[in-house]
Amino acid sequence: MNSQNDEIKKDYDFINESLINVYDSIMRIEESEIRKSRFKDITAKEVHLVHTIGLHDRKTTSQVAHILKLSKGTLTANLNNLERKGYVMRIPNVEDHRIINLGLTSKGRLLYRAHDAFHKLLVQRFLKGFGDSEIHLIKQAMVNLEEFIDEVSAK
Amino acid sequence: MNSQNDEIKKDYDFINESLINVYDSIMRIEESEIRKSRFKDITAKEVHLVHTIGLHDRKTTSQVAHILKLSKGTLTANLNNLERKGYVMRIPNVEDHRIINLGLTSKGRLLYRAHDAFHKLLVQRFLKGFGDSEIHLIKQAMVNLEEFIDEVSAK
DNA sequence: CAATTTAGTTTGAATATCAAACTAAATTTC
DNA sequence: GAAATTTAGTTTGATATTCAAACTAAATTG
Repeated sequence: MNSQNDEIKKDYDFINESLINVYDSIMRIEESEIRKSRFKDITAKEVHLVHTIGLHDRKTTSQVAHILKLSKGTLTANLNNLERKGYVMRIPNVEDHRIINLGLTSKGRLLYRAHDAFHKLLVQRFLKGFGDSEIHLIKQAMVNLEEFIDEVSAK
Repeated sequence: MNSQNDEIKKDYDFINESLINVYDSIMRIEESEIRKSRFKDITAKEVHLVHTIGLHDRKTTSQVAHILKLSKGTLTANLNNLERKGYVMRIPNVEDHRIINLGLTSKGRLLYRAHDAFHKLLVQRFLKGFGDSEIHLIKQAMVNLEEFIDEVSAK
Protein backbone atom coordinates (compact mmCIF):
# COMPACT_ATOMS: atom_id res chain seq x y z
CA MET A 1 0.00 0.00 0.00
CA ASN A 2 1.51 3.30 -1.07
CA SER A 3 -0.05 5.83 1.27
CA GLN A 4 1.16 3.61 4.09
CA ASN A 5 4.73 3.75 2.79
CA ASP A 6 4.43 7.48 2.40
CA GLU A 7 3.50 7.71 6.06
CA ILE A 8 6.57 5.76 7.09
CA LYS A 9 8.80 7.84 4.87
CA LYS A 10 7.37 10.97 6.45
CA ASP A 11 8.12 9.61 9.91
CA TYR A 12 11.68 8.87 8.83
CA ASP A 13 12.17 12.32 7.39
CA PHE A 14 10.67 13.96 10.41
CA ILE A 15 12.89 12.02 12.79
CA ASN A 16 15.89 12.87 10.62
CA GLU A 17 15.25 16.61 10.69
CA SER A 18 14.34 16.43 14.37
CA LEU A 19 17.58 14.80 15.39
CA ILE A 20 19.44 17.68 13.75
CA ASN A 21 17.28 20.40 15.25
CA VAL A 22 16.84 19.13 18.75
CA TYR A 23 20.24 19.66 20.26
CA ASP A 24 20.63 23.18 18.94
CA SER A 25 17.24 23.99 20.36
CA ILE A 26 18.00 22.38 23.70
CA MET A 27 21.20 24.39 24.02
CA ARG A 28 19.29 27.54 23.16
CA ILE A 29 16.49 27.02 25.65
CA GLU A 30 18.97 26.02 28.35
CA GLU A 31 20.73 29.32 27.74
CA SER A 32 17.45 31.22 28.03
CA GLU A 33 16.34 29.28 31.14
CA ILE A 34 19.67 30.16 32.77
CA ARG A 35 19.08 33.85 31.99
CA LYS A 36 15.81 33.67 33.91
CA SER A 37 17.32 31.77 36.85
CA ARG A 38 19.52 33.04 39.66
CA PHE A 39 22.62 31.82 37.76
CA LYS A 40 23.01 34.54 35.19
CA ASP A 41 26.77 34.55 34.84
CA ILE A 42 27.06 31.21 33.12
CA THR A 43 26.77 29.82 29.59
CA ALA A 44 25.09 26.58 28.47
CA LYS A 45 28.53 25.17 27.73
CA GLU A 46 29.65 25.92 31.26
CA VAL A 47 26.52 24.27 32.66
CA HIS A 48 27.45 21.22 30.62
CA LEU A 49 30.85 21.22 32.31
CA VAL A 50 29.30 21.66 35.76
CA HIS A 51 26.97 18.75 34.96
CA THR A 52 29.89 16.55 33.97
CA ILE A 53 31.92 17.42 37.06
CA GLY A 54 28.87 16.82 39.25
CA LEU A 55 28.29 13.46 37.62
CA HIS A 56 31.94 12.43 37.93
CA ASP A 57 32.92 13.77 41.33
CA ARG A 58 36.60 14.08 42.27
CA LYS A 59 37.91 13.00 38.89
CA THR A 60 41.21 14.46 37.72
CA THR A 61 41.48 17.29 35.21
CA SER A 62 42.80 14.90 32.56
CA GLN A 63 39.96 12.45 33.12
CA VAL A 64 37.35 15.18 32.77
CA ALA A 65 39.10 16.53 29.65
CA HIS A 66 38.94 13.04 28.19
CA ILE A 67 35.26 12.59 29.05
CA LEU A 68 34.40 15.94 27.46
CA LYS A 69 36.81 15.43 24.58
CA LEU A 70 38.45 18.76 25.27
CA SER A 71 42.17 19.44 25.27
CA LYS A 72 43.71 19.88 28.71
CA GLY A 73 44.50 23.50 27.89
CA THR A 74 40.90 24.25 27.01
CA LEU A 75 39.67 22.63 30.20
CA THR A 76 42.16 24.63 32.27
CA ALA A 77 40.78 27.84 30.76
CA ASN A 78 37.19 26.77 31.48
CA LEU A 79 38.06 25.74 35.03
CA ASN A 80 39.64 29.14 35.70
CA ASN A 81 36.36 30.78 34.74
CA LEU A 82 34.15 28.38 36.71
CA GLU A 83 36.38 28.59 39.77
CA ARG A 84 36.36 32.38 39.63
CA LYS A 85 32.55 32.33 39.39
CA GLY A 86 32.42 29.98 42.34
CA TYR A 87 30.88 26.84 40.80
CA VAL A 88 33.87 24.51 40.74
CA MET A 89 36.65 23.59 43.17
CA ARG A 90 40.18 22.44 42.37
CA ILE A 91 41.21 19.98 45.08
CA PRO A 92 44.95 19.24 45.19
CA ASN A 93 45.54 15.53 45.55
CA VAL A 94 47.47 14.69 48.72
CA GLU A 95 48.94 11.44 47.46
CA ASP A 96 50.15 12.74 44.10
CA HIS A 97 50.92 16.44 44.01
CA ARG A 98 50.71 16.63 40.22
CA ILE A 99 47.03 15.72 40.32
CA ILE A 100 44.12 18.09 40.76
CA ASN A 101 40.74 16.55 41.58
CA LEU A 102 37.63 18.43 40.56
CA GLY A 103 34.44 18.95 42.50
CA LEU A 104 31.47 21.28 42.73
CA THR A 105 31.07 24.00 45.34
CA SER A 106 27.70 24.24 47.09
CA LYS A 107 26.74 26.91 44.54
CA GLY A 108 27.84 24.47 41.84
CA ARG A 109 25.64 21.75 43.31
CA LEU A 110 22.67 24.13 43.36
CA LEU A 111 23.21 24.80 39.66
CA TYR A 112 23.67 21.09 39.02
CA ARG A 113 20.33 20.28 40.62
CA ALA A 114 18.48 23.10 38.85
CA HIS A 115 19.87 21.94 35.53
CA ASP A 116 19.05 18.33 36.32
CA ALA A 117 15.47 19.27 37.21
CA PHE A 118 15.11 21.04 33.89
CA HIS A 119 16.37 18.00 32.03
CA LYS A 120 14.02 15.70 33.93
CA LEU A 121 11.17 17.96 32.84
CA LEU A 122 12.43 17.76 29.27
CA VAL A 123 12.50 13.97 29.34
CA GLN A 124 9.06 13.84 30.94
CA ARG A 125 7.70 15.89 28.08
CA PHE A 126 9.60 13.80 25.55
CA LEU A 127 7.86 10.74 26.95
CA LYS A 128 4.48 12.35 27.58
CA GLY A 129 1.59 9.97 27.01
CA PHE A 130 3.70 6.84 26.75
CA GLY A 131 3.39 3.75 28.90
CA ASP A 132 6.22 1.77 30.43
CA SER A 133 6.69 -0.63 27.54
CA GLU A 134 6.67 2.23 25.05
CA ILE A 135 9.25 4.08 27.09
CA HIS A 136 11.36 0.99 27.10
CA LEU A 137 11.10 0.91 23.32
CA ILE A 138 12.23 4.51 22.99
CA LYS A 139 15.12 3.77 25.28
CA GLN A 140 16.04 0.94 22.93
CA ALA A 141 16.12 3.39 20.03
CA MET A 142 18.58 5.54 21.97
CA VAL A 143 20.69 2.45 22.65
CA ASN A 144 20.69 1.74 18.91
CA LEU A 145 21.88 5.24 18.21
CA GLU A 146 24.67 5.07 20.77
CA GLU A 147 25.75 1.72 19.37
CA PHE A 148 25.92 3.19 15.90
CA ILE A 149 27.88 6.15 17.21
CA ASP A 150 30.36 3.88 19.01
CA GLU A 151 30.72 1.74 15.92
CA VAL A 152 31.45 4.65 13.62
CA SER A 153 33.75 6.30 16.16
CA ALA A 154 35.78 3.12 16.61
CA LYS A 155 36.53 2.35 12.96
CA MET B 1 6.09 -3.41 42.31
CA ASN B 2 9.48 -1.87 43.03
CA SER B 3 11.88 -3.58 40.65
CA GLN B 4 9.51 -2.58 37.87
CA ASN B 5 9.68 1.08 38.92
CA ASP B 6 13.44 0.83 39.10
CA GLU B 7 13.46 -0.33 35.49
CA ILE B 8 11.40 2.64 34.38
CA LYS B 9 13.59 5.03 36.35
CA LYS B 10 16.64 3.52 34.68
CA ASP B 11 15.05 4.03 31.26
CA TYR B 12 14.33 7.65 32.15
CA ASP B 13 17.88 8.25 33.34
CA PHE B 14 19.35 6.57 30.31
CA ILE B 15 17.22 8.61 27.93
CA ASN B 16 18.18 11.76 29.83
CA GLU B 17 21.92 11.13 29.57
CA SER B 18 21.51 9.97 26.00
CA LEU B 19 19.79 13.14 24.87
CA ILE B 20 22.75 15.10 26.19
CA ASN B 21 25.39 12.85 24.68
CA VAL B 22 23.90 12.19 21.31
CA TYR B 23 24.31 15.50 19.57
CA ASP B 24 27.90 15.97 20.64
CA SER B 25 28.63 12.49 19.39
CA ILE B 26 26.82 13.06 16.11
CA MET B 27 28.80 16.25 15.50
CA ARG B 28 32.00 14.40 16.27
CA ILE B 29 31.36 11.46 13.99
CA GLU B 30 30.19 13.78 11.22
CA GLU B 31 33.51 15.55 11.54
CA SER B 32 35.40 12.27 11.35
CA GLU B 33 33.31 10.99 8.41
CA ILE B 34 34.09 14.21 6.56
CA ARG B 35 37.81 13.66 7.19
CA LYS B 36 37.53 10.28 5.48
CA SER B 37 35.49 11.61 2.54
CA ARG B 38 36.60 13.66 -0.43
CA PHE B 39 35.46 16.84 1.35
CA LYS B 40 38.31 17.39 3.76
CA ASP B 41 38.33 21.16 3.89
CA ILE B 42 35.07 21.56 5.75
CA THR B 43 33.88 21.49 9.35
CA ALA B 44 30.70 19.89 10.73
CA LYS B 45 29.31 23.36 11.33
CA GLU B 46 29.89 24.26 7.71
CA VAL B 47 28.17 21.06 6.59
CA HIS B 48 25.23 22.11 8.71
CA LEU B 49 25.15 25.40 6.83
CA VAL B 50 25.40 23.64 3.46
CA HIS B 51 22.55 21.38 4.56
CA THR B 52 20.39 24.36 5.48
CA ILE B 53 21.10 26.19 2.23
CA GLY B 54 20.40 23.00 0.27
CA LEU B 55 17.13 22.53 2.10
CA HIS B 56 16.08 26.16 1.60
CA ASP B 57 17.23 26.90 -1.92
CA ARG B 58 17.50 30.53 -3.12
CA LYS B 59 16.58 32.04 0.23
CA THR B 60 18.07 35.42 1.10
CA THR B 61 21.02 35.85 3.46
CA SER B 62 18.75 37.34 6.13
CA GLN B 63 16.30 34.45 5.86
CA VAL B 64 19.04 31.87 6.25
CA ALA B 65 20.55 33.81 9.17
CA HIS B 66 17.12 33.76 10.82
CA ILE B 67 16.66 30.02 10.23
CA LEU B 68 20.07 29.26 11.70
CA LYS B 69 19.70 31.85 14.47
CA LEU B 70 22.96 33.46 13.47
CA SER B 71 23.62 37.17 13.20
CA LYS B 72 23.90 38.49 9.66
CA GLY B 73 27.55 39.34 10.23
CA THR B 74 28.35 35.80 11.31
CA LEU B 75 26.59 34.37 8.29
CA THR B 76 28.47 36.72 5.96
CA ALA B 77 31.77 35.42 7.41
CA ASN B 78 30.68 31.81 6.97
CA LEU B 79 29.47 32.44 3.44
CA ASN B 80 32.82 33.97 2.49
CA ASN B 81 34.53 30.75 3.58
CA LEU B 82 32.06 28.43 1.88
CA GLU B 83 32.10 30.47 -1.31
CA ARG B 84 35.90 30.43 -1.36
CA LYS B 85 35.86 26.66 -0.87
CA GLY B 86 33.37 26.32 -3.69
CA TYR B 87 30.31 24.91 -1.92
CA VAL B 88 27.99 27.88 -1.93
CA MET B 89 26.95 30.51 -4.49
CA ARG B 90 25.82 34.07 -3.86
CA ILE B 91 23.24 34.92 -6.50
CA PRO B 92 22.50 38.64 -6.83
CA ASN B 93 18.77 39.21 -7.03
CA VAL B 94 17.77 40.91 -10.29
CA GLU B 95 14.58 42.45 -8.98
CA ASP B 96 16.04 43.89 -5.78
CA HIS B 97 19.73 44.69 -5.93
CA ARG B 98 20.10 44.74 -2.15
CA ILE B 99 19.19 41.06 -1.94
CA ILE B 100 21.56 38.11 -2.29
CA ASN B 101 19.98 34.70 -2.82
CA LEU B 102 21.92 31.65 -1.69
CA GLY B 103 22.35 28.34 -3.42
CA LEU B 104 24.68 25.36 -3.60
CA THR B 105 27.26 24.82 -6.31
CA SER B 106 27.44 21.34 -7.86
CA LYS B 107 30.22 20.55 -5.37
CA GLY B 108 27.91 21.81 -2.64
CA ARG B 109 25.12 19.53 -3.84
CA LEU B 110 27.50 16.56 -3.81
CA LEU B 111 28.35 17.32 -0.21
CA TYR B 112 24.67 17.82 0.59
CA ARG B 113 23.79 14.39 -0.76
CA ALA B 114 26.71 12.65 0.98
CA HIS B 115 25.71 14.23 4.26
CA ASP B 116 22.07 13.37 3.71
CA ALA B 117 22.97 9.74 3.01
CA PHE B 118 24.94 9.59 6.23
CA HIS B 119 21.99 10.96 8.16
CA LYS B 120 19.61 8.48 6.56
CA LEU B 121 21.95 5.71 7.68
CA LEU B 122 21.96 7.19 11.16
CA VAL B 123 18.17 7.23 11.33
CA GLN B 124 17.97 3.71 9.97
CA ARG B 125 20.22 2.54 12.77
CA PHE B 126 18.27 4.58 15.29
CA LEU B 127 15.14 2.74 14.20
CA LYS B 128 16.72 -0.67 13.68
CA GLY B 129 14.45 -3.52 14.59
CA PHE B 130 11.31 -1.43 14.92
CA GLY B 131 8.10 -1.89 12.99
CA ASP B 132 5.98 0.84 11.42
CA SER B 133 3.79 1.47 14.43
CA GLU B 134 6.79 1.61 16.73
CA ILE B 135 8.49 4.08 14.42
CA HIS B 136 5.38 6.18 14.47
CA LEU B 137 5.55 6.15 18.25
CA ILE B 138 9.16 7.32 18.29
CA LYS B 139 8.26 10.05 15.87
CA GLN B 140 5.56 11.12 18.32
CA ALA B 141 8.18 11.39 21.06
CA MET B 142 10.20 13.72 18.83
CA VAL B 143 7.05 15.77 18.22
CA ASN B 144 6.57 16.01 22.00
CA LEU B 145 10.10 17.25 22.38
CA GLU B 146 9.73 19.88 19.68
CA GLU B 147 6.48 21.03 21.23
CA PHE B 148 8.17 21.41 24.58
CA ILE B 149 11.03 23.31 22.95
CA ASP B 150 8.61 25.65 21.16
CA GLU B 151 6.69 26.21 24.36
CA VAL B 152 9.74 27.08 26.42
CA SER B 153 11.19 29.23 23.63
CA ALA B 154 7.98 31.20 23.29
CA LYS B 155 7.44 32.15 26.92
C1' DC C 1 13.08 64.13 -4.15
C1' DA C 2 14.33 63.93 0.69
C1' DA C 3 13.86 60.95 4.55
C1' DT C 4 13.40 56.43 6.07
C1' DT C 5 13.82 51.61 5.87
C1' DT C 6 15.99 47.42 4.42
C1' DA C 7 19.79 43.93 2.98
C1' DG C 8 24.08 42.75 3.42
C1' DT C 9 29.08 43.77 4.64
C1' DT C 10 32.72 45.50 7.50
C1' DT C 11 34.79 46.39 11.79
C1' DG C 12 36.42 45.72 16.45
C1' DA C 13 36.05 43.31 20.54
C1' DA C 14 35.29 39.18 23.13
C1' DT C 15 35.54 34.28 23.60
C1' DA C 16 36.87 29.49 22.66
C1' DT C 17 39.74 26.33 21.06
C1' DC C 18 43.99 23.69 20.08
C1' DA C 19 48.75 22.10 19.90
C1' DA C 20 53.13 22.77 21.61
C1' DA C 21 56.21 24.40 25.01
C1' DC C 22 56.78 24.45 29.69
C1' DT C 23 56.94 23.39 34.96
C1' DA C 24 56.73 20.44 38.70
C1' DA C 25 56.12 16.01 40.54
C1' DA C 26 56.42 11.02 40.30
C1' DT C 27 58.37 6.83 38.44
C1' DT C 28 61.79 4.04 36.17
C1' DT C 29 66.31 2.70 35.03
C1' DC C 30 70.83 1.77 35.55
C1' DG D 1 69.84 6.76 44.78
C1' DA D 2 70.92 10.13 41.00
C1' DA D 3 69.75 10.76 36.17
C1' DA D 4 66.44 10.06 32.65
C1' DT D 5 61.79 9.51 31.49
C1' DT D 6 56.99 9.96 32.03
C1' DT D 7 52.89 12.19 33.68
C1' DA D 8 49.57 16.09 35.21
C1' DG D 9 48.35 20.35 34.62
C1' DT D 10 49.30 25.28 33.09
C1' DT D 11 50.84 28.78 29.94
C1' DT D 12 51.44 30.58 25.49
C1' DG D 13 50.53 32.00 20.81
C1' DA D 14 47.86 31.38 16.94
C1' DT D 15 43.48 30.71 14.78
C1' DA D 16 38.32 30.38 14.73
C1' DT D 17 33.84 32.03 15.79
C1' DT D 18 30.66 35.00 17.15
C1' DC D 19 28.14 39.35 18.03
C1' DA D 20 26.60 44.12 17.96
C1' DA D 21 27.16 48.38 15.95
C1' DA D 22 28.61 51.22 12.26
C1' DC D 23 28.43 51.45 7.56
C1' DT D 24 27.11 51.26 2.34
C1' DA D 25 24.01 50.85 -1.25
C1' DA D 26 19.48 50.15 -2.83
C1' DA D 27 14.47 50.45 -2.37
C1' DT D 28 10.37 52.55 -0.51
C1' DT D 29 7.56 56.14 1.53
C1' DG D 30 5.67 60.54 2.42
